[in-house]
Amino acid sequence: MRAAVIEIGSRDKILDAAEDLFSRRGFAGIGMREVADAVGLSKSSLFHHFSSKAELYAAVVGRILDIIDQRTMAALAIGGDVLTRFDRWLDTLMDTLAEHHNAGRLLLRSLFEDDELNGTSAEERHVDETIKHVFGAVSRLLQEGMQAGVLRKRSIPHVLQSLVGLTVYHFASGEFGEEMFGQSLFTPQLVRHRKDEVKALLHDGLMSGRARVTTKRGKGGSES
Amino acid sequence: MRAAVIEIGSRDKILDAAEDLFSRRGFAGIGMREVADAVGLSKSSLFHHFSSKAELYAAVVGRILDIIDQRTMAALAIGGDVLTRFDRWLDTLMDTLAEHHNAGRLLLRSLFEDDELNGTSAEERHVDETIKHVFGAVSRLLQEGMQAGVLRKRSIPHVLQSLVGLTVYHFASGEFGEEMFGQSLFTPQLVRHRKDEVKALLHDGLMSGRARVTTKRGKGGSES
DNA sequence: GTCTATAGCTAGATAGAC
DNA sequence: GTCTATCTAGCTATAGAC
Repeated sequence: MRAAVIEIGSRDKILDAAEDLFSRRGFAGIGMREVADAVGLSKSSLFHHFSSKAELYAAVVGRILDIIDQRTMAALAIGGDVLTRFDRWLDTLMDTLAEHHNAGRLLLRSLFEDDELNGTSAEERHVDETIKHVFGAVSRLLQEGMQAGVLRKRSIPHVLQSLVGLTVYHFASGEFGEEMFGQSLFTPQLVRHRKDEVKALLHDGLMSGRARVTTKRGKGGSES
Repeated sequence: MRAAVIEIGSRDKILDAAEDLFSRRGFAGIGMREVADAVGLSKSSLFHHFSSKAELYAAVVGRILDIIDQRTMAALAIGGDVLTRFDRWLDTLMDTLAEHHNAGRLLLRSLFEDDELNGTSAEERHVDETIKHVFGAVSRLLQEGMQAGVLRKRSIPHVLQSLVGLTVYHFASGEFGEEMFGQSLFTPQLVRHRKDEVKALLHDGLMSGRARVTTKRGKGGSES
């Protein structure tokens, strides 16, 4: 313990400002000048800390992915049965998305905007690896649950897609979502409600009749 | 019936090219020059058909929203009980997203990128109105189902968010999704499988135990 | 580590010939 | 309806002083 005053380095200030801006208008939508103005530095100073705009963007995305990764692993490491760990992970993920208002949009962008950043720099490879690390851990949890018989046997990739769609998209939906709910997406009540709705949907689905036990499926293979 | 040859006007050719490009890299990520090159026209000719880049973008998004809107209304108008209409609409929506490879990404962008296009032009207002029209129709269907007791009583906005997340996000997930599934997102088998998975999840959820009938909920209000 | 100055390029949009 | 030429303004990135 040293001084109580927290000194935030320029690098972190740049990352903070860039995160806000990139999350709103994406990589191509933001110029280094806007970032510089937001931090209160000159454009050139940014290039002293990050060798290119792409590296700055990758650093921004990497930073929030590291948080997701670390909190995912922590949530899964505590233990408990599969359902306990699954629900705990969902809560943790959505709490993280709620705490970091830019996280949802940045994640969604990095998932569905391939062309923006297919780079080969260390920072960009780190982004790819971290995403795969998180998805790998959740995949193993789902597989364990299906083998143990507590989760219905479904396609793991499809469930992963559904989980992203249910959680990340919601917190990324911005003004559109806020208009639908009539309030900020990040109020404690709405966050709590979203967590409940997602878990309820994943647990029991939408249909109320209990007669429905199996769903008729297309003749599509069990593959894909 | 006149000639069998289909004459595609310049306007449509521009829209086609712009759709491909905008869906991949977004509004800010594409320049009018790239669009012009793709169509085989000069940049200036584009401005003869669309008075600005923003108007071109709005026209692109509006065109696919019109398709979604028209097919949604058609699917709901056929009739049948609530569950039949709901499943038919889900099938129709996902078939449309599968047929128009750019639709998912464009829709997702127009939903979560507020800052790109908050304009006041006629084209942009049309986009907003069409989105609301579709969501309104689905909302009424959900409400009817909940009142009739065939759907669990859930927050309509939350269900709408979940439906977008489960359907649109999947078809927008691009290279990331394709890497996860090991194939194009648009193969007939994978499309059929996605439709089945989404409907199965919405019907019954993920948990296999039938003991679970009600889910414990947070103490959050029934509002939001 | 921050600055000014600037290179080199591309952006969206307009003017006006044909 | 398409073109060339051009305007102004922006961009990423670098050079080099302090």
